[in-house]
Amino acid sequence: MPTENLDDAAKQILNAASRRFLHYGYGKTTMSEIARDCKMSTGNLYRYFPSKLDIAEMFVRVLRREQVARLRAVLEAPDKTPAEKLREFFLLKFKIAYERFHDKPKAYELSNELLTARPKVALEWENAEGRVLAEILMLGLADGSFAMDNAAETAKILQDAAFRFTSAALFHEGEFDDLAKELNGVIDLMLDGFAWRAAHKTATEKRKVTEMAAAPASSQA
Amino acid sequence: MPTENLDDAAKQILNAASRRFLHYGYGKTTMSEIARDCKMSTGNLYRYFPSKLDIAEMFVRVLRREQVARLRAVLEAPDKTPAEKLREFFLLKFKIAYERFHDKPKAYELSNELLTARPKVALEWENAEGRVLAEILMLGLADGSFAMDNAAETAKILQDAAFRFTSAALFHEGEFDDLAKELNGVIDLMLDGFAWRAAHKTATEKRKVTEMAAAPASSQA
DNA sequence: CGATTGAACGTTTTATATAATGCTCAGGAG
DNA sequence: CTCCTGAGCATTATATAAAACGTTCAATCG
Repeated sequence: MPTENLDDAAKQILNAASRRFLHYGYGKTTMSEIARDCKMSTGNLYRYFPSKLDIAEMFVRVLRREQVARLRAVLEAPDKTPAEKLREFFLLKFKIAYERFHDKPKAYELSNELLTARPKVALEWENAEGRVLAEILMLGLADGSFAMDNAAETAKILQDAAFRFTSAALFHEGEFDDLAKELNGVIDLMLDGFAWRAAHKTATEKRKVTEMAAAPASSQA
Repeated sequence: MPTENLDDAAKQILNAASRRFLHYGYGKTTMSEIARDCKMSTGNLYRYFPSKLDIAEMFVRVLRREQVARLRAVLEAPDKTPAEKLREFFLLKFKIAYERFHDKPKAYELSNELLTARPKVALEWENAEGRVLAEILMLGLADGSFAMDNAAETAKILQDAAFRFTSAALFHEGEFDDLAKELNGVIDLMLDGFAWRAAHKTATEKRKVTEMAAAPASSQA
């Protein structure tokens, strides 16, 4: 979708830039190189993109939109329980992040650079994933296997809990299989938590009401 | 403990270095400055510490040992349920990390530098915290409020789930209260998960056996 | 006259020279 | 003989100069 309402020239620029970004990285590709690849002047690039960083932004928007589409495919898969979808959602997200980090270091580096320069993009993307996750949660609400007060808030909490496996902060430590095993452990606990809430729906709701203010409270009797 | 079997001279060096590390940062304090503060030669410093980095290591070992002691105090508090202790453990850990990041930027920066140069120290520290956490879990096992196969492994999983709130990777985003609220949400889910396992102990054990291999599996019927 | 260019501008990055630092060890002090 | 010193070495960090870069816009093209 982000590329769809783009001029042909803009698409050409984006393609040329993407190739160089992937091969040489953001810092090592210059505007004149991109212009030369497109057989136009540097000045003309600025008729289609306000700046080099905006080209990079469009580049990662395309990447990330593909990722969200793959995650949405998990949501829409038939013949799977919400619990299975939840697990696959996080395992896929982990796999995507892990593989990009290890196989496409330049793309990973570019994403990081952009996300520090344009934090809003990171937020938008997290929210897009959160919406897919919330839809999975609502499937569980519908069939009674999950229970919660607010799907969107709960999705955020699950994203927090899986943060370590999606943030790339420590992909250097640990092999894929070891990390995946730990992630499965986290998901097991999530699912058991939902199972409990589904079995004690009214009790959970009562607790929530008593809490109200954000003050810490124990959820154990 | 780490300072206890140290020479007096070593303690003096550590003190002088600590003061300068906190005020000027690791990079901006020199061995000659430390030596001058201690009224000795630079060469003599090397009789007590193999290198500058080892002084820094001892410095953060002291810091971190204090932290683990505070966390252990939570474990040993009387008149608190295991669930309450679990919550307080993570809220305290979060608070310590958050405040150090915001109030003592030099100490935070030094910790980071050391932990990238000496990853083993980071691991040791995580394990020390994990042992405290595992003891809390075993309290819950003892009184029947928790259930799990292996306290040490489960502690690791909980550490993973709370990673976002203790890693300092994104303390710039979000206020303390907002993050604390999200952390409470994660802890709520953990506790509900334990509640479920405590109520369905045998079922959980059976599932574990069927899984065996680390392959993804749903924990929902 | 709108679309495009590429030289020119201020800034950032890189290359180079210079200073400072971490660490060692031959030698002096006690 | 043991303990300590501080000048000296190799390395790292800082300061400075040069090149390259992103971006703009008056001039040019179609």
